[in-house]
Amino acid sequence: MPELPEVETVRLGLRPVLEHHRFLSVKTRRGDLRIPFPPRFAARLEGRRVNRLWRRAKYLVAELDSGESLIIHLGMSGSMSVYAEGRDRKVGTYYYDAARADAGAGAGKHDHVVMETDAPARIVFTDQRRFGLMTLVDTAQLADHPLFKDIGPEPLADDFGAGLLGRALRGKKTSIKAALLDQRVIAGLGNIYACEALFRARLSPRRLAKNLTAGQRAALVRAIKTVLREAIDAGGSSLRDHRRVDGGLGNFQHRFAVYDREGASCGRTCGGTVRRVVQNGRSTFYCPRCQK
DNA sequence: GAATTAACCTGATCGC
DNA sequence: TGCGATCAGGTTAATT
Repeated sequence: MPELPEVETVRLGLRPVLEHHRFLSVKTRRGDLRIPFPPRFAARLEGRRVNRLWRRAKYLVAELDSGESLIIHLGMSGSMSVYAEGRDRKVGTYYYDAARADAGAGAGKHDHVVMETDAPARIVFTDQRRFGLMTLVDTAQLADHPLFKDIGPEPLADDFGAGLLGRALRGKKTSIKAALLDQRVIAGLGNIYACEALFRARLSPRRLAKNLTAGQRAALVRAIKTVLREAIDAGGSSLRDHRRVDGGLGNFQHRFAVYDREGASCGRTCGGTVRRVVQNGRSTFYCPRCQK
């Protein structure tokens, strides 16, 4: 499910109830997600204050006042829901519906972690496929941690440009589509935004990564940045699982040019038809007429 | 070492 | 209505 824009949408929603707040209680309702919870997971969170909530690739990082950081990944189907404890309480820039904050919130079959903070708010992590994870890492060791050490550049960072992308793609013998999905090449892109960015850059997903010209790399960088920014502004894309923390849907799925549009006519005037092919086991959607 | 495939898990959908 | 096959936004161990 969640690619960079969806994770960023979740971060913006969680921030008012997490950043500068303390965990009052944390409950895990099973022993593991994709990986086991670390020893004393709940005890290491309870009473701790979140100094900062940031994002790296598709990971959320809550920096604690204990020197540890809570790492969250939503996998394919993970979502975070926020429930207020007070009626019509305004938390940051978000209003939460008090009716949703009943005792049953967090008791669903796939609700795996329930956290209470002093915002006050209840935060529920739900993930039916359990490809997500939560763990704790020493903040000082974060950059060297196995989950983080090989992650490539952040596409929305100011210094991400054609030069950085060129270095990342140098010598890559795989397709540009597969390269964009490789988190070591670029952080945060998934199947949707890789397809959409290639469409905007008018580049065929089947082109070899190492063969892009400087001009094509520059066009691809622009396409990646604009599609990600537009998606974040729209609250991400909701296909089946992605929800904003208040339960609302993202809107960007209505703006897909090619993703999941096999057989539809290309939105450009080229007269082409969107095609689906499988690359590295994943569906790729593109217009063979105007993506070269 | 790089690239590709298979596996992890659950649920929705489609064709028969 | 039921059943099996297929597919899904991600990551990574195993294999080529």
